[in-house]
Amino acid sequence: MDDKRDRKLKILHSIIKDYIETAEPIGSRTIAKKYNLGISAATIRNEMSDLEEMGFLIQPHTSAGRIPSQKAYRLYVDELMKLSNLNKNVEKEIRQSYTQYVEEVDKALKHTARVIAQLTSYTSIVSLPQMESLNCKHVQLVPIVDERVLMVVVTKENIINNYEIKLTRKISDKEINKLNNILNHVIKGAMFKNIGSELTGKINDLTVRENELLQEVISIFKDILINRRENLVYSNGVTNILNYPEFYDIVKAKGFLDIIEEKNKLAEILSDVSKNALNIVIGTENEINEFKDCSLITATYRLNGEDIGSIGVIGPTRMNYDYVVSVMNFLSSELNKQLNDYRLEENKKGDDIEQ
Amino acid sequence: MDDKRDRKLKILHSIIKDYIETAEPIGSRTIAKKYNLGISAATIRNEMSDLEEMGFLIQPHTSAGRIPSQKAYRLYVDELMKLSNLNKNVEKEIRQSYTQYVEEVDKALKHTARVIAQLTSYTSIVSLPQMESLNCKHVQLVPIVDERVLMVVVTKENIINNYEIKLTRKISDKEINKLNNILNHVIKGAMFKNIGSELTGKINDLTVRENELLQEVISIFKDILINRRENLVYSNGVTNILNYPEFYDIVKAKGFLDIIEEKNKLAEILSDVSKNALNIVIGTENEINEFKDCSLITATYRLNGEDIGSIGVIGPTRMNYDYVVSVMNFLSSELNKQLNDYRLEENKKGDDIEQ
DNA sequence: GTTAGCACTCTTGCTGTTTGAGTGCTAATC
DNA sequence: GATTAGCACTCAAACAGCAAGAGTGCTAAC
Repeated sequence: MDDKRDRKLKILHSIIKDYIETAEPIGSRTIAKKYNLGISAATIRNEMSDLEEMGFLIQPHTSAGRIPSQKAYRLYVDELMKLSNLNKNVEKEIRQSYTQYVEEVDKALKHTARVIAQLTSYTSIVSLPQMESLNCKHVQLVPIVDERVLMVVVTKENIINNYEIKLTRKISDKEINKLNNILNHVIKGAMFKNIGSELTGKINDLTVRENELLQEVISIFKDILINRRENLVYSNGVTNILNYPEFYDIVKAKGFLDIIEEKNKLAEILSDVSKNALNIVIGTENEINEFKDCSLITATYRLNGEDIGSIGVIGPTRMNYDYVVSVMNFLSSELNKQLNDYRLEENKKGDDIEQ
Repeated sequence: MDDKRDRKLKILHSIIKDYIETAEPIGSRTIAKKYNLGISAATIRNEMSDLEEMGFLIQPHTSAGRIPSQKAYRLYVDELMKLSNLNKNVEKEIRQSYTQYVEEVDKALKHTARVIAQLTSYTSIVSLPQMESLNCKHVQLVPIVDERVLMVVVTKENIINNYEIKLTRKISDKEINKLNNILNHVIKGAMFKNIGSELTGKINDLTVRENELLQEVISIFKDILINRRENLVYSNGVTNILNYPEFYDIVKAKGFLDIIEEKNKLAEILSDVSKNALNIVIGTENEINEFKDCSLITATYRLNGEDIGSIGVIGPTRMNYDYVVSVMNFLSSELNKQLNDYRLEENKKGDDIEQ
């Protein structure tokens, strides 16, 4: 009985592989000729008929061959596909390319987006770490003019962000210094999302004026975490999708491109999806309508043992799953290794000094 | 004799207007019916034949109507088109919308890009001010970790930029302070591109170590001006182009989109083109091959009486020139007014304080 | 100089036909 | 009983032929 299932799967496997490559419906005779399965076209025909009944194949019209259904792709990624390693030289090259970006997390991520798009010829998206779940290491306010101040924020992971902010009134250098001291004294090591509560009630010796300023800075902090989520996602290879026949239709292409432009939406998608180390969302499993002919493969990346963002790739449902998954596996592990190794060393250095 | 030329121009004008609207070749009968020129189709036919001979019209094939040539568009923008004001309410709305962005030049520009794309339904591009031709008001180095430093640069126009840089070795707070003092003492008011020469030979009382650091900062300064030109151009409405039939061809669309992604190339185009307050480049007048079916309309913007960047819009050659030029005129003058008025006031404030 | 009229051209859309890839069913074979 | 060869059938895609229609250029009349 298992033999039977086995043969069906073999045929299905062949059809999926062929369709991924050619994007054309495939018929029994072609399979028989192209893939030496040791059975005749007629037999394959019968099996294909079964597979269609079972929901794995779709016939666009009677006289065409068949194409894999979404269910088939699901089965394929869950059970059939065989992952392989990348070319050793490519791996080595990528590994080396990271060295020049590893110091700055955002650059490393941008680079990752570029590499994904280049390797896969699909569209890559990468979410930046969400500040709120990171720990603050250092804050510095830099006066610009009048009430305008640049707030430099460094996380424990040495991610540097800076925000131009505007207070309600002018602030003196002395006040800035005091604020900087207070902030760094109390905030150090706190998670960004807790900064408000960490500060409340702990500061006593402030003038009214100083307290006002502090409150203002705190509220700006919150505002930044909640509202200023712009540029939270990098993408690369956006127009790659136009190379695939399923997007020759200009309306579909525009729909796709427009969503990719909407970084906020992408951020949402990525955070929804990134539960597992590696996640595959096929076709209509995507909540976004414009992605219903696409598949999304994501992987998370970590800093200090915690998942803080995702890298992903979007291509047509007829995607080269084995290869893409291999790529994503390699890249996410490489990214994690590079980021964490570098930061471990940095922290060690830091500890040495503090002692 | 002028009468004759006049009639030809009237006919040409009608054809251009019609084609801009419909994107369809237009025939003599249609013109006679649609535009009351008081002459018969046959006469128009003869005139059209002349116009074609003169290079203003093109006939895709014998049985089709005619379409305007690039030469015709050139004539149109140079002599025929009539500019009009925007709707007063729209103008007012736009004017008000600037108030929330005017403090930060880059936000104001991003906003401008958005408004252009929205008003015109074409693709907008906007170049950021080139630092090298601006004057430095303030530099501040902020220590991050070890040899990593954030360099905050404020221009006379209150444009704030910041760059993460990496020195060859660790720098102490004391050294940073000294550097900050030196830099601000000597650099103040200098043009960025002259900063190197301004500093040379003027500083004497430095230790070897301090001098090394200073040299390093200067060379980084140069590097930033020359090499770190990323993000020098904002674009908006990128996919708008897909709404126009001339870009239904996926290959052309991809070509266009890819160029828009290449911000460096766009920066080059904009700086090549922005000689005049308002510039119109039609079709193959564009140097870029991918833009040969496009027209580019740019305007410069100023700060302190000097042109420091451009705003532009790209659409199909069959572009609604009168409207787009009106929009660009209004927006560039509005942008200039807002930026400069705000900064004048700011500077006045600054002067008051310095006295 | 202008225009009506007409023959001519060429695209577009429609229709029917052919071709071929592919199927499902049946009967013969292993 | 499973497999396969054979055959009739289906249907999209490609092609040819045809009519319609938009547009032209030319000529002759106004």
